[in-house]
Amino acid sequence: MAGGRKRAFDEDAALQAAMEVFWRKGYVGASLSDLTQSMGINKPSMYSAFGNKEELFLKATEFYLENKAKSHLPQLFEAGLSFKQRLKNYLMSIVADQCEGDDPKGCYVVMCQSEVASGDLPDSARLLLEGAGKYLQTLLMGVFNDDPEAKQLGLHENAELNALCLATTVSGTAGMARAKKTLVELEFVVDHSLRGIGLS
Amino acid sequence: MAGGRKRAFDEDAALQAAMEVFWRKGYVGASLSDLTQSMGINKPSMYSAFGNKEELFLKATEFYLENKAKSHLPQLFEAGLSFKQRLKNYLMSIVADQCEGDDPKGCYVVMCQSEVASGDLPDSARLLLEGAGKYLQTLLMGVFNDDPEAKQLGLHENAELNALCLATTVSGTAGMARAKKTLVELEFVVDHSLRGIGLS
DNA sequence: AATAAATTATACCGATCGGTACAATAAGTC
DNA sequence: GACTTATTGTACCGATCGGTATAATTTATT
Repeated sequence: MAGGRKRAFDEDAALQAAMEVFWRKGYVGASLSDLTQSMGINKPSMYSAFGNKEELFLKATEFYLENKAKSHLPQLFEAGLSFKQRLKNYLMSIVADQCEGDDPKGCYVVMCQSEVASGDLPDSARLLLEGAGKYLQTLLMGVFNDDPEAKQLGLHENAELNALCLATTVSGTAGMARAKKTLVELEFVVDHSLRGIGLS
Repeated sequence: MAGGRKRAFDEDAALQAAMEVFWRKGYVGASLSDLTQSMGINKPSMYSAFGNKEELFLKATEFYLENKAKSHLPQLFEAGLSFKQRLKNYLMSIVADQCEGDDPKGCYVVMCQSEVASGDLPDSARLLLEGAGKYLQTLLMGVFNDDPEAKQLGLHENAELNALCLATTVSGTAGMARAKKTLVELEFVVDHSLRGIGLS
């Protein structure tokens, strides 16, 4: 029947800006003023485009998982490298991301997960974050079970717990990155964590 | 000249209750209603006894450091046990604390530290938490440098970074405890973390 | 140009935030 | 008992929270 006024902002750019704010401040800590100011839009525009704060958070979190968390994956499957080297490159790619910037943000998931237990999160956000929290351990467990080289190293025998060791390390480095630990220091941590599960 | 009405609540008990709330919800997430309700007192009583929310948080955090964090220390210096055993007992004492309860609270410091970088904390609280965050690494580094058995094991050669490895693990297990990982699983993580720095 | 649909900006909603004024209550000293 | 001092409960303050009603503005279709 008829058209309408064109949206004056880019939806993906706004979503990315929202992601950055949630990353720094968490769900509860990020106010609508923070969000809309960083997104460069007004509140009604946000509500018409994304629904409400809860849905914005869900979409921002999915944006993070899709555009950030998965960006490290190629390191894990790069051809021509040993399993240990691929695993280390993958972990260091994540850790480098945690250390990035003058004001390191750590890990989006770890950051927001600290709010999960406080009961201040909507159920949907809590469920999404709980799932995301299991992502790394599940991924690593699968690799330990499937990669021939990993099996030869015996990693498949305690695949789930070996994966938990590394997931715990990455969760810990996220906090350390926020505390301004350097990438060089955290590489030492990653190296010795790998050594802990038998990769020395 | 004259006395006055007696305080009807125990100051330490109220402080402990406040600590529990901050532990679960963080500084920003804990509202004065949450706090005073759990403390069993009214707002004016809280303000007259502790000053304001910021000072209450400082006192609750000091209460935690004094009554909780230091409670694990004897494990580290118990006579008649090997260094590795003492170190493991100490770490597991912390991790067991993180796992305690139906709704595990993780680590007070790690929990609140996630708010440090968000800029929503008063400066004094930020400084206190930054100091507390370094406590474990500093303590372990000192032990690696001083304990004869630790030196014999060569831990003193990279004392600071070896301590960082374990501090990172404990920081990671705090999050895992919140995610309902069991003490048995996290004992595996601690064991392999110790193995990572050469204690196998 | 006229109309319909969508986005924009402003200004506001009730609820809750940290913090406080005030009066009533309970204890000490004299 | 009179008086002073401190604590208590209630009721409230301005600011900010997430969210929205309204009206002006911009676009597409006819």
